[in-house]
Amino acid sequence: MEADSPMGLRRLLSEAERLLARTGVAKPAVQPSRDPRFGEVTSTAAFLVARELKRDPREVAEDLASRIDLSEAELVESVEHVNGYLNFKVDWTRYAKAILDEIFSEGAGYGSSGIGEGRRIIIEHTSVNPNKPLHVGHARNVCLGDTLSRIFRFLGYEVVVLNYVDDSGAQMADLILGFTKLGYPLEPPPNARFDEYCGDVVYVESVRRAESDPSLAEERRRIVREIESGSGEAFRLNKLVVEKVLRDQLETCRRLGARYDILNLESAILEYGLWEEVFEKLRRRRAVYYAAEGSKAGCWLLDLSGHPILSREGDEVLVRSDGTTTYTARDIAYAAWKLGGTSKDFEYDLFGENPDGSPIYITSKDGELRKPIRDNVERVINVIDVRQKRPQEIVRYALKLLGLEFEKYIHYGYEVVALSRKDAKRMGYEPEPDQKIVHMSGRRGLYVKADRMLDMLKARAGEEVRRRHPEWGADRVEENAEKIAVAALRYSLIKQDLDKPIILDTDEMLKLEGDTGPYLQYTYARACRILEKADSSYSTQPYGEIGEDEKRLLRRMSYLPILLDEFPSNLMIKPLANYAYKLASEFNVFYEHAPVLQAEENVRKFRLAVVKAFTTVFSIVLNLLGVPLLEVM
RNA sequence: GGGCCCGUAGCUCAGCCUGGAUAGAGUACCGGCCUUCUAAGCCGGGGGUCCGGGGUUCGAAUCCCCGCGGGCCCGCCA
Repeated sequence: MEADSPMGLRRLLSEAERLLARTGVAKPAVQPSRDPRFGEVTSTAAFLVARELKRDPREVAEDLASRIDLSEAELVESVEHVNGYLNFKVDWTRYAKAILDEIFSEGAGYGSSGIGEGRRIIIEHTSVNPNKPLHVGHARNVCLGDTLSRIFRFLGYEVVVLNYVDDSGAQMADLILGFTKLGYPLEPPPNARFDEYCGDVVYVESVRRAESDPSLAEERRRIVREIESGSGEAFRLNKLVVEKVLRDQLETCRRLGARYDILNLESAILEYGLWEEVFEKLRRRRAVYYAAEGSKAGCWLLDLSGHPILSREGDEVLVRSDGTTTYTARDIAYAAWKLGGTSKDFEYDLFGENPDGSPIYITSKDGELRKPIRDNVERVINVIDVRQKRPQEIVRYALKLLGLEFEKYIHYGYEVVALSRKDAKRMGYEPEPDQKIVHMSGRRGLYVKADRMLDMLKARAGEEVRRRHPEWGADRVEENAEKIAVAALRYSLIKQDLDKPIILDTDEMLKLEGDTGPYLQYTYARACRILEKADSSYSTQPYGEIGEDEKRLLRRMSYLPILLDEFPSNLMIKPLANYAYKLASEFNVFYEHAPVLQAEENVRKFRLAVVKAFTTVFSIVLNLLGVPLLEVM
């Protein structure tokens, strides 16, 4: 076989398809079997043919099976027909070798088709207002966005990660009010982080006071205007506070394993006049209109009448009667920029560095750096929770009205993270009797901070690490516990369906057993220990009968390339998390039932190859999921 | 009122996009397995009207329609 063609499951699938095609079947309909009893791959072609010819599927299957010529088959050993299904069984000695050889020849690139070479993807995620620390809901956003970015990169895409920082909204004014009028010092209390101090204390208190004190509310409005004006005490103070909070927030993101390329400040969109340019285009295209009368008199509105669904709810205000722009307006300008729909591009300053050494840029009025990213963009993916679905659709429709490639603009929506009754009560909130979940709220200070969650997980993991490795020093314990905590949180936030809210139950999450990130890490560590204790000689040539546990593992490993091939079209992360769990689970069964180091030499060499292939495949998967690898646990 | 989403084991969820053979995990509960590669593991057990009803199909948890229950969105907030 040719060295650069697939050798595992994909080769088997195409071989089965070819065999069927030679019998004259139009649609071979070959798929991996759901049960090994049905062979390795199965075809339902007989059902399709039977429908056409109005015959019994079982007869058709029998007929097809008898006409399949296996004389030139490489992997397929026999074809059986059962109840209309065609089950292909393989020569496992050759198939196992083919799977292992493919893994070893591809190495760390196993599973990547390289389909993204020369293509660029823009991913925006995180985008937390810089007035508070990240809570666990934000962490879901970060982990999803970062995982998308990891997978695309693995497939060869150039990925540009953006983080949108809304540094000029009313939420900033609330915070600044606390510093200027309520007497809060700029320095947080000892041992407190600045973002937590801002979010937990100053912001919450400021919101509460402004609700009951009209003069403070008036001062807050004044601060909003001053921040947007681009000068004055509030503007300067805000700039300072934004940067401090942002640096703390990014520390949390770094802890979670996320990386960024560009931080886009909302104020830059104003400073660069992006909105004015986009507004002018919208006017020329008659996509917006001025309301002379009615409840929206004095406003500029986006005409939604051409949209099948949005039109039912009335047009969208972009410019208020006082001349200020709405959030939607600025979001449209930003989205247009992403798609190359503005003539101006940002300039940047260096803000910091990712753990991999790559730079993080931040937009700046008189920046010295340029980073043109808008050419040759295949897709723009925006990770934003589902509550923004309608606003995002409005933005997308505006892009269409602007004549931009709105099909490329994708809202990657996901459900929120909410508190369980138990956790809400712990935080001093009293749920209604029939209330099952409690939504987090930054304004009320009702949220579980991402760092706090990580710290709890780390403390729990630390207990286990100390118990298992009493000889380890504090540093090593801490380092391991941190990685375990990150694995636990990341995995729990990405393994679940995007369409389902995650109800945070901290007690459950602190159990580091079962379908969890630490289970994956533990499995990897077990495999590493075998390799560490073994001599280095292994062989992909099976010896004797291959056990069912080995077959299951090999089957699963051979499936990764197919799984990743599907990713660019469905953007689903969950199947990969699911895959990781199943692969780990199958390795553990193998581990318990098939001794490696104790086995007779020829068997040992083959099993070592299986273990080595497993660590190769599994480390790829864990890296894609952002689950830190631990060689000892 | 309009739009979107969810409903599968006591609990938390896979499977649904792309229909396929006896519907799977974790957890909880009960019972086994550490002189042999790490027990954060493995093995066994009980536990199901796949929300209900129609339809399409050789075949429906999966696709379509109608209900029921729950969540979210629909501001000159961001």
